[in-house]
Amino acid sequence: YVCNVVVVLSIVGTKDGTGAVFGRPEGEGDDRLTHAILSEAHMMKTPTGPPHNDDSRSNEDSSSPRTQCPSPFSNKDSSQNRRLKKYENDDIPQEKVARIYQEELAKIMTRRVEDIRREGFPGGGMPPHMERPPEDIRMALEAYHRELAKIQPGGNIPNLHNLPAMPHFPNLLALQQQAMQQAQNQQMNGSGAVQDLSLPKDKNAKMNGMTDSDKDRSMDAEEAIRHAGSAFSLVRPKLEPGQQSTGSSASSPLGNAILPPAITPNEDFSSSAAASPLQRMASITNSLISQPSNPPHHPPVQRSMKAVLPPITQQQFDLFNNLNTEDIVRRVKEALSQYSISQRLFGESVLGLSQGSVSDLLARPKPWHMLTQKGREPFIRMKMFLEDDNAVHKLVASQYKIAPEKLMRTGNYSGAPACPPNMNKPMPPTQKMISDATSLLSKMQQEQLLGAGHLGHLGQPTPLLLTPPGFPPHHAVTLPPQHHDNNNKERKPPPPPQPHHQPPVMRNLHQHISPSVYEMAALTQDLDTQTITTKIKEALLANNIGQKIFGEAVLGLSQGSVSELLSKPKPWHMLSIKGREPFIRMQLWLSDAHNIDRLQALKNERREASKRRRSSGPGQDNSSDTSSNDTSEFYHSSSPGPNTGAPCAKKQRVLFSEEQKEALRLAFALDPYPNMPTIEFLAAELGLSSRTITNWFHNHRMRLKQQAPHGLPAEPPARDQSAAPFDPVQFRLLLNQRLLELQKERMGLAGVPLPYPPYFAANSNLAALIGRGLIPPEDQVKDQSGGLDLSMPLKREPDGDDFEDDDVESNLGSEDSLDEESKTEPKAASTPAGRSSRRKPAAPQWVNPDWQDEKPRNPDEVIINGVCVMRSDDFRREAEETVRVEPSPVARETSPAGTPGVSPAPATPRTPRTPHTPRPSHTPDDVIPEDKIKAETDDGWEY
DNA sequence: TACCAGTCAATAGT
DNA sequence: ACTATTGACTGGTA
Repeated sequence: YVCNVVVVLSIVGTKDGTGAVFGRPEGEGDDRLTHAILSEAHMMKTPTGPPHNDDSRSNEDSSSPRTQCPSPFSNKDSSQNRRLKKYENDDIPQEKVARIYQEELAKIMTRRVEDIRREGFPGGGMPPHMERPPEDIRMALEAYHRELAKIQPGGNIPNLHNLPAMPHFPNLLALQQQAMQQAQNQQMNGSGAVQDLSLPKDKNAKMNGMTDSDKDRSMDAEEAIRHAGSAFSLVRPKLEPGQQSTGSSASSPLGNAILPPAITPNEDFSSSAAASPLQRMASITNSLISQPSNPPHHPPVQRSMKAVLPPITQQQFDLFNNLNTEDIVRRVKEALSQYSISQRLFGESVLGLSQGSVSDLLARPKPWHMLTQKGREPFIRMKMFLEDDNAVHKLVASQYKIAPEKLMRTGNYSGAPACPPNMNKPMPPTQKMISDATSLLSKMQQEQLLGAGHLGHLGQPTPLLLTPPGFPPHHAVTLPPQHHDNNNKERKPPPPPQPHHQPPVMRNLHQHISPSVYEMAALTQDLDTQTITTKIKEALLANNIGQKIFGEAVLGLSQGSVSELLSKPKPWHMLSIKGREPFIRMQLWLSDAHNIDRLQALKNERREASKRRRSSGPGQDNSSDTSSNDTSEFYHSSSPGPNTGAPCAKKQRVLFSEEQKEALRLAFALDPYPNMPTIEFLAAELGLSSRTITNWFHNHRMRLKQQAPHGLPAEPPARDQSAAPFDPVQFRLLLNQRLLELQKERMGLAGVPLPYPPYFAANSNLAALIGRGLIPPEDQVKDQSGGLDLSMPLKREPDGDDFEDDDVESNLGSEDSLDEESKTEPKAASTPAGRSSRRKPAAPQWVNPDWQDEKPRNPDEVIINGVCVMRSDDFRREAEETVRVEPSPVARETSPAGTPGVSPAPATPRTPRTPHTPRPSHTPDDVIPEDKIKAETDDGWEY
């Protein structure tokens, strides 16, 4: 079994490159500036240790308006402030500043190279490569990067390619790398000039500097593993020693364990893919994991960006004198899609073009003969990219912040025959290894884990184990890493009162974390997500393990996310690589013999921790706890700044009233893709912000789509061009109707007359008025919320089969109104009159094995999103009649001014939105299986 | 700029 | 103490 999995493929790591010289003018920089920069670099050092991993990040953030919540206690602040001060240099022209930075950087790099050369690093004992540049240098580099980013977000600086505002500084990094490589690499071939995929991103720089070297340095297999995470650990949030004790840390131990072979329960995983993907995956894994110190660095190539990318040589042009651009593009798209490589990364790294250009190129490749010499370049580069087997790996590596070197080191394994465990490798004996590929995977994970588990204080995993009832412990993989734990720690506690959603740090971490998992996700052809989640659920249930702990320890996700994942797993092919990760982790977890034990242990640990805390007294333990307090602290804290406190306080979620929801649903039915005016209208009408409305629509579309897989509901929020533009009047009418309905239902069901049917009366009244065109909507009474009186909170009935959300859809498509009507009525009929049926009670959706079979439905068969079956005609008619009365503001935009009464909406041409294919390429997302469509037709609604 | 995917995290419900 | 729901975000694409 294992053998199958094992990979024999070896990925050859050498990339060639020309050691281009990136020489930059020694330029004389402005001393003042230089000083400032360097000194800042020093300051960057955090008191506690290495620079925050998120340093650069926060930095970038600083440029954005977000720094509202100055957390008094976050150490970040200080640095941030410092940075801000930096702007003192504003008086200097940006270009100049940029140039200075670059020059300084170049100088440093050059020096570095020279040093290296001088010292010579024949590859003696220590890996010569990657010598960590002195801290100073590293910091200086960081500072440069940072500053450059600030200065030229737009990339107006001549020599530099556009720097994405964020963390990428490919060019600089490339430079940096180049310098090093130059020194180190002896082998280079001048060919591959073009692609330089290795450019790491900002963070990588750090990693390269430290991580890698660290790793290499220690390098004995074990060490490697232990520190393996190094790369990752660096990135990891630093925990204060004290904090660790908090239960969470426990997770780390979970990480390492190796299991017996057998990777997957599903054939897919192993067998089917045996040939390519898996093998490749394994090889990648191998390369990722094992690598001891060899510097195998790929060639020095390194050109980084556009400006830096070396022009294509005549030879190359000659070589490719007639490329099939279409084909190239197709293949490139496949590759990008399969590995989830962003266009931006690809463009900047490989083509030297911006994301937009890449998009354009990939979407509409011109035929070769139509291209100019210059226009052909990108295609040549793409061609070369395609021909370079390592290119993808490098890109992936950089994408996930894996030091490219790691990916590159492959040769080693090549020879290893499959079955026989590559044990010979420098594998870490640490654990009993199973065998080859599998083990490799596990190792990787361990690596990650360990790394993650900062210090693995909890190192020792837990022994005993009960195999979860439902499944056999076969599969040999290791527990998926759980670095997130750390994250959690970080995030929950008090640290950063960053008002934002997620502390940037976390996000970054995420990214750095699981290369192998990503690889697997990218290379795995198919995985039965449903089966996996089912097993997981069984296991958790049987062992009384909560989603929260599982999510944090195993998946690195929050409880809510886990809940969604488990209850509504999307089919594999619908998932992007990122979205697949959790499933891979689950799969790995399932194959971990000690999975449950570990969690159980963790659980106990946490329990005790909290107990301890509690008993220890409210005194100061404070924060550590997973929740609460932040808020309370706030209130109590005498923090003077009223503003300070408020913003940071837990943000309160907007809660829609039943009426508002109903209104939104209705609006959605009328038009799932409302335009701005409509959104604004709704916002005003419902007393919500536009942003909120937008979010709701988006969430609703996505969520509807999610349930689609089960065969019934959800219609694809396909954009229907023919649909009538959103008509406020109609909306109001329908809404009133709907609310009335609800009212009745409620009363009927409950048998409890509402004491005051406020909106009822009010609205119906309104409706009547509006209907008659007596009152311009604007004049209508608006409650505080600003629009229809929807404020009255209705309690929703707990009725069993209630139909929630999506029920409202129906067709209001104007043009086809007639047809629709006929269609709709015959509910079950073949017509896809988009009605959503009441959602089945709560059929465990995750159990629908059918998804895989679903077929994309013909795009043309768009379901019209109408509002129920209501004789739309009648209403429409009414609406039409009243159109003239339309509220001017909204109406103007929404309806063709000239043709008020014309029902069939002369439809404002709506931007056709081509269903775009989700990352995982093969799956067009807006597609819905036919059967589902039909199913939907029926519904109990009647308007 | 508008939209999609994935998530988080506050809430609601058991 | 959990799980489910859901408004809001971040990052990526066309």
